[in-house]
Amino acid sequence: MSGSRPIRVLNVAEKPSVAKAVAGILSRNRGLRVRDGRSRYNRIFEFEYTIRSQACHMLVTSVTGHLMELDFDERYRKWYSCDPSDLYSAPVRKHVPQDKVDIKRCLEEEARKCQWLILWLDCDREGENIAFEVVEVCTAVNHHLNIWRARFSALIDREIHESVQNLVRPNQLFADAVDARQEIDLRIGASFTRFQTMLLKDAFVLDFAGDEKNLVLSYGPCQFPTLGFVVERFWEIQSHEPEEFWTINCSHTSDEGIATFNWMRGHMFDHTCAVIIYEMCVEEPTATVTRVRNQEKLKYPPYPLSTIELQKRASRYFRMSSEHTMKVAEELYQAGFISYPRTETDGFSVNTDLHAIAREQQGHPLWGSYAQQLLDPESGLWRNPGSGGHDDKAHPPIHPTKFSTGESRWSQDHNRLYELVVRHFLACVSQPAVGAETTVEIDIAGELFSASGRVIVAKNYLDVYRFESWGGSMIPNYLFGQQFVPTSLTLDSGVTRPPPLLSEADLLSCMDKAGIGTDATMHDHIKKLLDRFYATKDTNTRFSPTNLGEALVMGYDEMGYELWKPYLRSMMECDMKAVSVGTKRKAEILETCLQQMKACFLDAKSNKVKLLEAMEIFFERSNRGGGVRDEQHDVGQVVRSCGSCHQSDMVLKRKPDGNFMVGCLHFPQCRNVVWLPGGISEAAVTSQICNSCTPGPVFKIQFKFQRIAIPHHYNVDHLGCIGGCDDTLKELIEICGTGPRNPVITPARGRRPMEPSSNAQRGTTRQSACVHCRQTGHSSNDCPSQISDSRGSQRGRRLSLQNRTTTLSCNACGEPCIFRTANTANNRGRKFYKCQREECNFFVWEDSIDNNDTGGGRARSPPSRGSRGRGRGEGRSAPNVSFVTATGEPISGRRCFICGDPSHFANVCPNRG
DNA sequence: GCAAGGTC
Repeated sequence: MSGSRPIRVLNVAEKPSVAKAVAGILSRNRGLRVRDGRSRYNRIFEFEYTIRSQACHMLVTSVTGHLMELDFDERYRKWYSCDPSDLYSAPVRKHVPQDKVDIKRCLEEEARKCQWLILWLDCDREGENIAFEVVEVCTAVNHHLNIWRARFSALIDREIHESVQNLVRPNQLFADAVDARQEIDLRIGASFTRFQTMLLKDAFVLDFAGDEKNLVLSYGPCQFPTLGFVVERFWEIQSHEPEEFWTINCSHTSDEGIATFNWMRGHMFDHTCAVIIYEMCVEEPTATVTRVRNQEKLKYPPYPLSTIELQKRASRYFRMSSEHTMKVAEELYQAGFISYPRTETDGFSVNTDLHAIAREQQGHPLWGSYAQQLLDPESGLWRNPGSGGHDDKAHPPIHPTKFSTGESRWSQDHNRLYELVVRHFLACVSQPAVGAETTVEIDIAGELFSASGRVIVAKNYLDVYRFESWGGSMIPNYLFGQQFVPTSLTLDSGVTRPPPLLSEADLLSCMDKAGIGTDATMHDHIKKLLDRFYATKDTNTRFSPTNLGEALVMGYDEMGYELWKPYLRSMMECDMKAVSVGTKRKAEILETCLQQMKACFLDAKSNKVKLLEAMEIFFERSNRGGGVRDEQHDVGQVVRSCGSCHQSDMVLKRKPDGNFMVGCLHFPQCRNVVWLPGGISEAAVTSQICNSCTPGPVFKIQFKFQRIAIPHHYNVDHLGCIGGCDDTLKELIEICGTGPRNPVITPARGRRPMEPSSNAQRGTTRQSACVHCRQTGHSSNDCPSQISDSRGSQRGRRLSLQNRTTTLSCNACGEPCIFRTANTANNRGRKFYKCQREECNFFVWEDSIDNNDTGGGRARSPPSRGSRGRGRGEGRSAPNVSFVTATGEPISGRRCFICGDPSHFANVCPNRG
């Protein structure tokens, strides 16, 4: 690296702001020239500089993130160009998309005239991959380029000058890891998205989307686990089984005030035990103070602000969506008011001049005086901030970069977010809040109770961080050994509540913990759930799955695949790490991962009936699934596998002339076909499987005939089988023919299509027995034994729910009850009804209901613990009387233990001492 | 019309 003639050095950063900062720092803003490039955002900065005695004419420009995209070869881009399983081996290539061509040309023009190329991309794996994209473009026009990488962790003077004097070579392994990630994401995403969209979109009435034609049912390794979190919590809430618990509360009023003591056992689920203990306390109610503890407690300010924390706090404090937060933060960043908003880093580098950042805020009308106090050494308020231990080696934590009292163009959300960034910064360089906490423990008849109070001694950071509070209350003074009689001692009941729906902050935490997405993309994945109609968000920023979202997760869950769980992404992340440190090769992980995923895809495809069944729970079948629009391109619904060529499926299709047929997908190589009768107006494949035709499964078809086309004694609606067992269908074919094309039933390959194959059960009666219970009168799919024996699976639960919803109404409010399966350790698999109103706690076990009480009547009162096989009443029938708790909720089979009156509990007994 | 990751 020596020589006296200046060399031309092309410097490329990941984004325009970094190019500007690097040029400013290196040139010290002396002799710095700026000119426009071909791309309007990516300007070129020029100045003279010396790198290790080598005079350099520096040109600093930028890209805007990735320069290239990965996609399939043209031949595979159209959705119907191939089977989606081919996408695991279809050739892929990187190309520069149209909107990046200007940047590419600019790099080419400059690279031709340069000797060196220095890459200033972010120092993470994606940055390294972008570096190689830049290298590819530049070396294509100049093979002699000397290629260097600048490593820096923050855009501060010392870092930048040091990094340019200590250039290294780019790291191919980091870039390889990203290449592998891109290819896996593309192949998995495209194959599953095409598969499930083509399978389900036209098979069901999905009218919520407005424009059904453009509906895409996407699958992605990040969006699906995100959906999984939402569905899982929803299911957890649905299967929650409320349990009664009991607790003893004690209070003491004195001249100094009121102290509320909590029972140190917390909640007790055994009523008998609770009553016995309560009785003991009531009989010997004198309390003795056994412990008085005074302690200093500190409440620490938050760590410096990372992107996820910004999103979580903006959601919590202002109810802003993560997507909107990022949009506003991006605008504040572009205008220079805050630092780069996409960062994982939650600790400041020791080189950062934190005092300078605080000094800038001294003039603000709201928090300026706090900033002044903070900077005054006398106050002792300043504290060097802690670190959460995350560092993306590319960006500092989010902090204010320019003072503002609010700009005229700013919306309320701009003001709020800027305020949050500033207050958060000032808070994290402040001393923690200090509190004095007092805890008093008392003993009543051997039972321990405790009360605590807190006084804030010094608010410190809480003075500026108005978003957080530290609640506390005073309690009277107590002395060790002091005795008193409580003012009140009550036995109170309550019920356990399910957890709440996931909030946006919860969802971000789940994703962060499982490594789903990056700081720059997590909000995109959340938004995608809403855009794809997989989930909805209520005004409280809490997420629920839609029917579509729940059905998709349920379908894959029923297949036994955890494609909706975060494990796949975690596994991929481990592989990426292995590639980036050189313990595995890119080709190796690509091969194993894609092989596994292809096997999984093929299995999912062969189990698609599970997806269809899950969808059927929520959606009506549509009559568009038979390939109405485009015979060549529409795959149709599968009826059975082809018994002729054994290579493909037989699918239901509608010909352009309106008549239906079931033909082999391997046409024209295989010409196996079943022509269906004329006069059919609608036909759709159901998930019901014929239990006599073989080889199975043969799915039954729901037909709708034109009234005018069939004799009056035939029903226009007919659930038929094309496997050969369906005599009614045969008769209708005889009567109606198969349309103008085939006036006579023409068997393919010389066999009559409606005949069962040679090894079929010939002569099966039309009313065949259910395979599950051996009874006639219903199909195996409708078998009641299957509905109630659903093994607690999600699908079983929903089926039960659908079939049983209206059979009971709530005793408390009269609303219908829903039928569920318990999933708790003690009652797993046990069925119960719960009031459909979430806020109503009424529930009743199915096995405690009188047999003659289920026909649309009202449910009995909730059973006593005796009927649940636990507690005092075990093996005893509960007396049929009504009791109420202190809040008036009815509970059966109880009697006041003080006076024996069945109309109330002891805690509200008038005879209580 | 598919993914996720950069970024404007």
